[in-house]
Amino acid sequence: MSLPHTLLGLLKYKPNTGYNIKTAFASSINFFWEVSLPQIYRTLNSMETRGWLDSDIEHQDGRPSKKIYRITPEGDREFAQWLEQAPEAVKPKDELLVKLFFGGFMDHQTLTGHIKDRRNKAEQFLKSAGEIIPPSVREYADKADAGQDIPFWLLTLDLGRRRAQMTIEWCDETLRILEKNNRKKEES
Amino acid sequence: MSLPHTLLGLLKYKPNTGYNIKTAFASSINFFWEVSLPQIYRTLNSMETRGWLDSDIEHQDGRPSKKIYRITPEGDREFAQWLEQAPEAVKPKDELLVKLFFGGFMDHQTLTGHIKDRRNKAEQFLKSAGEIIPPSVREYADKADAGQDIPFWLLTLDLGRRRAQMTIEWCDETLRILEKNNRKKEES
DNA sequence: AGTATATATATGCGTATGTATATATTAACT
DNA sequence: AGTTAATATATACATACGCATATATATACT
Repeated sequence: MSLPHTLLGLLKYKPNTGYNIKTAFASSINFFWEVSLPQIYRTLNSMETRGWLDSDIEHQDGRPSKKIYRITPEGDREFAQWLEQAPEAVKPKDELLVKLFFGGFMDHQTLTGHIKDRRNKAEQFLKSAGEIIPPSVREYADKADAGQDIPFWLLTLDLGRRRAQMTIEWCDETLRILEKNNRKKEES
Repeated sequence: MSLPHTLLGLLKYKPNTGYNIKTAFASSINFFWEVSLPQIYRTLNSMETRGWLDSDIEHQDGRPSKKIYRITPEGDREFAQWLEQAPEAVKPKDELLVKLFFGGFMDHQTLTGHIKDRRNKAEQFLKSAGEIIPPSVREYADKADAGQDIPFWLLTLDLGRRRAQMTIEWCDETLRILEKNNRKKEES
């Protein structure tokens, strides 16, 4: 459970609304942590109950009122303490791997189709990681007055890039082996 | 949601008990999908309610009775249909990346400590992937009469190996950059 | 002799999360 | 003129999942 702490981190840069935080996610953390808007609202709400956040309502003409959350001293302490703790291990849950595991029950075309899809997604990510993400990260950093943290953000992006590259290589090698095994099977 | 389908796949090899399926996980799918024992029991139960499984009780002297689940024709159809569907995208949720993202709020030692831990885990996995996993996979394949599926299982293992290798390289490069930036900061 | 581990199934409780839906207005597009 | 997207918050419902606990016995370890 670290969504609350992720939100604490973003609110440390500046007070913000749930809606705005969602757009902040979209241009940064979203690449390694997907969150929906209702989830953000619910979490902010429970964080306020726990005393980690305060909020002010800002009325607007025509638009719905904004609820601007601010981190409290308790929230600040909680965040600092969380950063110290050893991060939870990643729990990989990869449906493609399960299907490949049961590849013996599938026909060749369907299985290789799934793997080609994965390869395409990785390639698309590589493109956006090179062209789209870094500018949008810089844009968000400006908005949040967090320019000094860009180096850290680019390091997280670098892992995404390496992961995508690795995925492409694994897909190619896997497809090669599956084709080879399939030819053998058809011959016999 | 694909745990039910994963269980269907394992039960296609042969009827089995929840307890035994857990040990089957431990020597194969567990490397890319962690599941607890209560979760398996609960899922098997709901699958039986849905008509995907049947079960027989086998009484034993001294030991608790075994509940042996068997896949039904409905379960079989469900599994075949699931294999055809495009696999869900992986939703990465990596706490280390969040902490690195907020690296500006941490001291250098703590952050690099977290990254070194990640590197150690990847190295341990590489060792077990080379020495321990393949034999245990083969052992399970024998037990499940699934020798012909070993090639697929080794392909999933190969992704784990590549991921670990990539992780090590990223950790090394990240540590290098963090050290460099830290030296600059201390000089100024 | 006492403790831990393996075998075997299961419930309870709390949290996390996905999807759908409700509400309200403005701007932009077709 | 009508539809969609963007701005802004929130609830309802269902599923998934982690962790603790209950029960019962045999074996292995210290």
